[in-house]
Amino acid sequence: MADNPYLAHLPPSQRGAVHSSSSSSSEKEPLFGFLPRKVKGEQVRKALDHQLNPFTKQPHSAQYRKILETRRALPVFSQMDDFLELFSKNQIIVMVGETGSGKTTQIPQFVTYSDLPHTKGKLVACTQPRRVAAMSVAQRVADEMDVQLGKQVGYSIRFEDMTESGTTFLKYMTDGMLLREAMSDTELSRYSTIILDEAHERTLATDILMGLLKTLAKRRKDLKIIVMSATLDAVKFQSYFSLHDSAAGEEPSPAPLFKVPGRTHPVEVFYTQEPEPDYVEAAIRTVLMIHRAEDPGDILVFLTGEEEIEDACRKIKIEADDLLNADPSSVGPLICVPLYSSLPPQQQQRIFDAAPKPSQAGYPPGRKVVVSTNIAETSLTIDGIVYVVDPGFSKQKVYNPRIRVESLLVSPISKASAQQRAGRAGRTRPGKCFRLYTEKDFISELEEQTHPEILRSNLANAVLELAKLGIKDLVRFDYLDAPAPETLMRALELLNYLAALNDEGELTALGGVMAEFPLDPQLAKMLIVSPEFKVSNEILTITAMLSIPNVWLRPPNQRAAADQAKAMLTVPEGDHLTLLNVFNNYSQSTYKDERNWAWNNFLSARALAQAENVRAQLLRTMEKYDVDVISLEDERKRNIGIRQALTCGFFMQVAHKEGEKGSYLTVKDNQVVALHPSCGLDTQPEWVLFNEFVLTKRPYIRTVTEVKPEWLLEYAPVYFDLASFPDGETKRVLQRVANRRRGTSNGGEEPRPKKKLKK
DNA sequence: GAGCACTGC
Repeated sequence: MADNPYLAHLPPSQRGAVHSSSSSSSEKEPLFGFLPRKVKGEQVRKALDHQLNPFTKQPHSAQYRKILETRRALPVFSQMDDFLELFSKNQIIVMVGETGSGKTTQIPQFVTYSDLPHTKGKLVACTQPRRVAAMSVAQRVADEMDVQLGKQVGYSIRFEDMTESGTTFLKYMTDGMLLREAMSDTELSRYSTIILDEAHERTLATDILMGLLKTLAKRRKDLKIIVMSATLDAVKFQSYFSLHDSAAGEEPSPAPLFKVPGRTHPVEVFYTQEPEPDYVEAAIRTVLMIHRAEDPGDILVFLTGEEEIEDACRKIKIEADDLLNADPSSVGPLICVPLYSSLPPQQQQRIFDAAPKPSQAGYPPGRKVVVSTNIAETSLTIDGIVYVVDPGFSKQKVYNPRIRVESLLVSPISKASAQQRAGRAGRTRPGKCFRLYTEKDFISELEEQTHPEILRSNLANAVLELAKLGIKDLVRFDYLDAPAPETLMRALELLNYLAALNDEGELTALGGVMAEFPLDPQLAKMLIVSPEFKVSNEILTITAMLSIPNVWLRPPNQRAAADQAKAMLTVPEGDHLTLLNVFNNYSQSTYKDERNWAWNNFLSARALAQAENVRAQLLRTMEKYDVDVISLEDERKRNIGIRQALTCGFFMQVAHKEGEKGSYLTVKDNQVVALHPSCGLDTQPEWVLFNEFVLTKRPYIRTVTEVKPEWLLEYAPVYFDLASFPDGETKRVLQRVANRRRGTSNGGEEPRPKKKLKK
């Protein structure tokens, strides 16, 4: 038995157990003869058919055998031998599997059988861009492997670690979670194989992980990596992960590709003859055309946002009712369901409702129309969709590093996105996709791929993470797509002003702690310094409230009541203090009926519950890094302390009032901005600090608090170094303040021009 | 006198 290689890889404490069970015959040991990473398909199939579960040593259940039959029908299942051979021979594999191939559930299991992570005390990880996916896939795989979720198979997402240390060997997790783990263990030493799933989505976290894993693979020859993606991107991933031994003078050879066909139904694609001037109107017209003329089957329409969707739903409903009333014997009833993320979960569930029944026996069946944002393109799948209407637009985030602003723009989608949308029509049977643009435009105008997030975002957070990951030269990091140098410079500049990076671009001790918080750098900085102002308890709450979506509800038919409720909670010194007040009132109300309190005050109970969760998580991190949680008794002093702490994080987001008309200029950038109408300040203070710059109909600053110019000079002396300050009214005012602080009239500077402020 | 594509830590 000693030469049983399976035993050789078991820790000594476990050898006895296997020994006794396998001593009589190999029949009792499902993994008998398995050599890690040399396992063949035939062996795995035998183990799958074995009466004992190799991981629990329990007999397989009836449910297991039933599921196994459905697994055998998956396209990826029939290619198990090829996969295992490729896995045995290579460190990095790129895998392409179209929808319905079964890759997300099966590949990690194949890897587990080959890798035998449990024999080495390691794990196989499979990353997902979204939490729900990580949770639901883990549950499915636990069922397939006939184990309890959270034991051998688990998942790890923010706020929930469903794994058991020492037991779990296959873990589904969000990409962000693996990135966090990498910050404390840059070797990712717990893992034997890492599978990046949905890599084609190119989330910021996946992109950074790819860069990290590419270099890590050179140091850790025992680590295997599988990058799983949709078809179009495979070549790019293959060449990025090409193996080359430059010392041997070899030509780089692309990483091997493993390809599995999908299992979907054909979708017929139609284009318009001419471009459509109004895509919303065209989409409505197309829906009604399908409803009148096409066979039964539900319709999915892609639009760009909440307002557009609600509007389209209303119009479709009116028109469809007219059709039904005019001729109930030839047109069926229609229901129209909106879908977007800010919709309460209960209403989101309506997309799974069945289509309405015929209005009378023998009359045409009803039809369901789902009008959705991009959420139905990736995050949610609706079975029974036969028709897709694709106007070709979506709202996309763009980042302008020059003015440091992220904004949302309605933009044409990519070919990849259009293909994904069309595919939504063929999940249950052959379908049709109506593209509301010409074939010529599809071919020549649409980009191949949507720009990856790393090219469209503010990278302050990512750069801090990379620094924490030990990446020395952030500009020359091996990105799959390198961000614009200006975006990186902006991030480095911000982190340097926040003292997270020193002048050499190295991570400071403060920066190291900042990176530990799942927050934007400004928020992390403010939270960490807040004990100096004895208000960290309050800043903790404000930070949590700023990390969640908008809490204020404003139903269209109850605007006045909502505004009145908001006024009751408003603190005139600033919106940040208002947020604090809201949360405190909410927590005090929890012993009663919190949902009711939130509801009565036109606040989102869901968002407030989220804030509570975030607050608890941040509190744990504070405790871990000895950031004291303290508070001031005196309300006046406390509010000043809070505003001072805010200044320490957000001194780069300050605006100065120009004239009396209520127009503000952002400091240094000199952008003309206005206070957002949601702002609760009762006056227009000379200096304000803002959480957000939003570019909608006009440039607005949102979530605003009054600050004192003395604080800017005192808490951010480097940023407010007047010698390097752009000339203008703001500088002159600051200069006066500086002079006053020094107790001199003009502190040795040139005499300032005696210019009177007009108006 | 406005808005909130979608994720993630």
